[in-house]
Amino acid sequence: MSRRWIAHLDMDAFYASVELLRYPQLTGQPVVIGGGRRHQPEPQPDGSLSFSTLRHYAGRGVVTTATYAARAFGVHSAMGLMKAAALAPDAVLLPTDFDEYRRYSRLFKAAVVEIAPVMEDRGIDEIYLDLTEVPGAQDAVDGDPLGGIRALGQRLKDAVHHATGLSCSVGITPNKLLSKLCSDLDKPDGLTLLELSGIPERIWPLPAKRINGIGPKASARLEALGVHTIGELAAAEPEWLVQHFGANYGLWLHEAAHGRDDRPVVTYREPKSLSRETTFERDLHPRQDRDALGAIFTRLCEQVASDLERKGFEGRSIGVKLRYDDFKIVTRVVTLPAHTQDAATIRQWAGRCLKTVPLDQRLRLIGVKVEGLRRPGSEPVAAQEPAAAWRLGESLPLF
DNA sequence: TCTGGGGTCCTAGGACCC
DNA sequence: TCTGGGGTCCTAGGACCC
Repeated sequence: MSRRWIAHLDMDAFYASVELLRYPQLTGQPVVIGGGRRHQPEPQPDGSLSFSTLRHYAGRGVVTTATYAARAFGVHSAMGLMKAAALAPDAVLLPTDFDEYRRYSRLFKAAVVEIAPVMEDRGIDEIYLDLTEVPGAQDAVDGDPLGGIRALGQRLKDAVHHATGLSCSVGITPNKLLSKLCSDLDKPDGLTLLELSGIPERIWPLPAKRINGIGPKASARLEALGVHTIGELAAAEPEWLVQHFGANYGLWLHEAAHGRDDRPVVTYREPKSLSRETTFERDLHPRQDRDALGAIFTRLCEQVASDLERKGFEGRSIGVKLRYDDFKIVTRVVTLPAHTQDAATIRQWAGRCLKTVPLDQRLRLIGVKVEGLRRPGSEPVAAQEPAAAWRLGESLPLF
């Protein structure tokens, strides 16, 4: 009988680290990734490169990633670049280059699946792995029952470094929830192993918000209730949590605090929606800036349509999203009688959605979304000829 | 000079059906 | 004058994640 071992592997300061491979002269310096293309390094007559710094940044960008040297100034992901500039004016600012990060993402994932083929993609820079059946995972080494799994974790890290030149942090535990927590415990370049018996010592002292799924809102409510650490959350009565957070979330909080999680590693998921949105350089008024807004709106529809075609989907619901200058968000969605992939159709229905929304306030963002995706040609059972549907369903409800 | 862009999942109410 | 218990689909908003 084999013990379940799940790894969470998280690349260290991923975007920034990829940029440092390209510009090794920046190693050790505070570097921030974010903003638009305007901050491309410029070649100088003497052959060197001139980098932008945060000092003169003006705009609405946010920090995507910061090097550890920049983090020492208090800069972190999702912080506005203006605020980051106030904290670290001399930090180098580099534009995001998603194509390059995707290339490195493919490289590290390809290296990992050579060793551990059961991989769940959690974005460009992190993955879960089910190591249970990987040869050697269950072996003892020199009398150490965890020797095999520890060696496997090190092999994964070595493979990532060999394939990319980059470091990562790995947590290995019996489930995804704990592994995610553990990959963060020894960053950068960490390898953390935890058995269930280690939960009180290693997990319970951590702040509750470190749990994946406890965000700013839930964390603030817990604080207000006097619950700060995961241990305090674990000590709370489930009934009490249910009272304050609802049956679903309340019970989940209790399970999570005790490190219980039986979610499988899911190797593939069909996408459910596809969207494009953009924040304007300055807030636009629905009437005064009607033409500019219309052009942007049409372009977003065309981009969504081309994304659908390129990825091989069509969708049945068309939605819009507006963010007003006061950051309030409204959404509208309408479901069509048939699936579509067509830019003009998307534009038409998105336009109708837009007409049902208050337009007397300046806008900061607009977005277009398509939901209810399917692969073209895959007729749902209900739309097929009745006899065929009956055969497929064997016997439909008797009503 | 606050606060990007792309997603998932949950809740809750109403329409509609049997 | 009013009476039920499902089920599904649709829509809007919100929390959360990377």
